[in-house]
Amino acid sequence: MTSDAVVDALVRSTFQVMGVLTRIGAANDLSLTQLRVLGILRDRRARVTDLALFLGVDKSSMSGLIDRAERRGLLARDKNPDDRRALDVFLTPAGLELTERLYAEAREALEPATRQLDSEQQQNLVTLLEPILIGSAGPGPLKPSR
Amino acid sequence: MTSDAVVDALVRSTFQVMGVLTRIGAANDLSLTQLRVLGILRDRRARVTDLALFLGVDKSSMSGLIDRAERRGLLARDKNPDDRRALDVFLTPAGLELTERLYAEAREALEPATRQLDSEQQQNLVTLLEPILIGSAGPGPLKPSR
DNA sequence: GAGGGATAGGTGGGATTACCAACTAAAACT
DNA sequence: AGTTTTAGTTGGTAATCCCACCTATCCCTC
Repeated sequence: MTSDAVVDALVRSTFQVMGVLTRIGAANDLSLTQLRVLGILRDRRARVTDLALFLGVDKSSMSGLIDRAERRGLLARDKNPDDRRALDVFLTPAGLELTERLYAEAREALEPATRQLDSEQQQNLVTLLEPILIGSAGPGPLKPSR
Repeated sequence: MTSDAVVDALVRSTFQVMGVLTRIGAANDLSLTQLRVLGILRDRRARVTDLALFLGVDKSSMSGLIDRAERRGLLARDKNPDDRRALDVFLTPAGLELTERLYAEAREALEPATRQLDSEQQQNLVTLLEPILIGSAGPGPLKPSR
């Protein structure tokens, strides 16, 4: 099985990046999970259940998670126009700003790693990761909420 | 900045794999962090502080984490021969067995994703991820403990 | 168009995980 | 020897997570 090596590398890099993100989050009073929420919402709104599914977390865990972030003014809830049971969650301007700052920090923190690749290799890596992101590993990618 | 795209893809794939691992862990009564500990210890022993550094977690968080896993018979502590303050942590046979089983589950769960790449692309991906793992992103890779 | 089941989100309770500050023991430095 | 640093643990509090339930809404079928 060649795919053993891929999964191994994928898991390793996941652990590595996770460590970096955990530290960046901690420096900004955010848990890794909160960081993930911000990351997911960076370019879309999502319903609570979709977030929970993607995070691999219980719906009820999302409630408090969103509550706390909402109390900090980072994100907000909005009635979903198509389904009155559902709520869309999205970043506030402050949340978006923080998220962009965190991404900048991540770029900086990962720079020693990415610097090891020349520009063509970087492009290749992005291309190769693309199908992984799409290929439904788990709940599938988040669809635009509606 | 080309590296933006790399970091973006890296973070995205990290989130994706994290979700998969979270679910696998939950199915086996393991938190994501515990999973990471097992993953790190799969092929080496490590000192408590090194684990904490790599995980991006406080030393004190490690103690309880190790306690609980030790109570479950998954890992054990051992005096470090070179530094009498330090403790090496390592997997028990049961822990190793569980870890291998979890990796198998991860391979299975990620198979729909990795299947998107042919064998040559997989090899390329592994090669491109290699420097990321080595390029000191954060505390650097764990050195063999001594 | 009225039930019946499924789904979206939230509450409340209990265990785990997290941080910080303080502590002991051992190393390292001067 | 004495001071400072480092490794790991403990104790206290807040965040996170799961589970079992709950209400409101949707969807489906009759």
